[in-house]
Amino acid sequence: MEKITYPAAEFNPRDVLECGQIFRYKKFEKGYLVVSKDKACYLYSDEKSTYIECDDGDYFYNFFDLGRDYAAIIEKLKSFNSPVLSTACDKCRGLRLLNQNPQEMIFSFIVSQNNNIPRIQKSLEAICKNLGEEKNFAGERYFSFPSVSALAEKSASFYKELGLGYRDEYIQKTAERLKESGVDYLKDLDDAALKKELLSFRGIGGKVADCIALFAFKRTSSFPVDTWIEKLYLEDFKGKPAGREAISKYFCNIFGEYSGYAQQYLFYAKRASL
DNA sequence: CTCCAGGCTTTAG
DNA sequence: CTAAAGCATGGA
Repeated sequence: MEKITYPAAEFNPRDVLECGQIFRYKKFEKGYLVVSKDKACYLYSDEKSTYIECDDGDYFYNFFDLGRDYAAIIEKLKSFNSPVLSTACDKCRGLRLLNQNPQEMIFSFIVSQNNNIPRIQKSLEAICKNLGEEKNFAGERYFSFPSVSALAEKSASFYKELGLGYRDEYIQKTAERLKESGVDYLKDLDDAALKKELLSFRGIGGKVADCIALFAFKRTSSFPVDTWIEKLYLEDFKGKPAGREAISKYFCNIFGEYSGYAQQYLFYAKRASL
């Protein structure tokens, strides 16, 4: 068992996990069990520090993006002189953008469309329980995220029976296609080509493509716009009603390469009404 | 009962 | 091109 210690100021378990970028975690009295791909760790904190206990320290050091200076990122975000964003940064200071497994993100955000977070979590848990491998970490049972070939072997009706609703064929068709092409080629595409490629999948539209680009491939010039960001745009940025693509472009023009970071602080602060 | 959830696809105008 | 209906499911 390895243990990583990191200053709590820029690494808060609740901020990192409950800001909507990850769905597979379980809350305990003192901390969280966090699951990614086929690995798990236990995450908790006290006044001074946040602690990661795991069997693969290198994996989770990268997963939690611990090599990046988030104090500097917050400073940069504040330099845009947006009172709404600056307030969000202050309230979600412990947030970080995770480096998550691409294929897990692709399927997770397909499931997320027109859906609420508790049910997204339930759906993903059902997929993992049925198609993933059973694992054990410190006495806790969990399931790995299934491979694309395991996902591709099941029919659409299987996913409907798991409670995924009309997204059943999106999952099945995407799995089928990724089984043929693999997932790795996506990371070599530039931002524009990646988004175009993602949009060619059934069930992936603009918002989900932006989430995948940001959360799976760290394309921080992406700014996903969902119902909450739309609400924020209208209420807090006094924007006029517009399409989501236009709203995304509006924010990207302001924040540039920092769009993805700005989006997370704004989204979390708005949704959690912090 | 209706409305909404980190929307997308299809169809109509 | 933009606008709106239809789509499963469950929680508020």
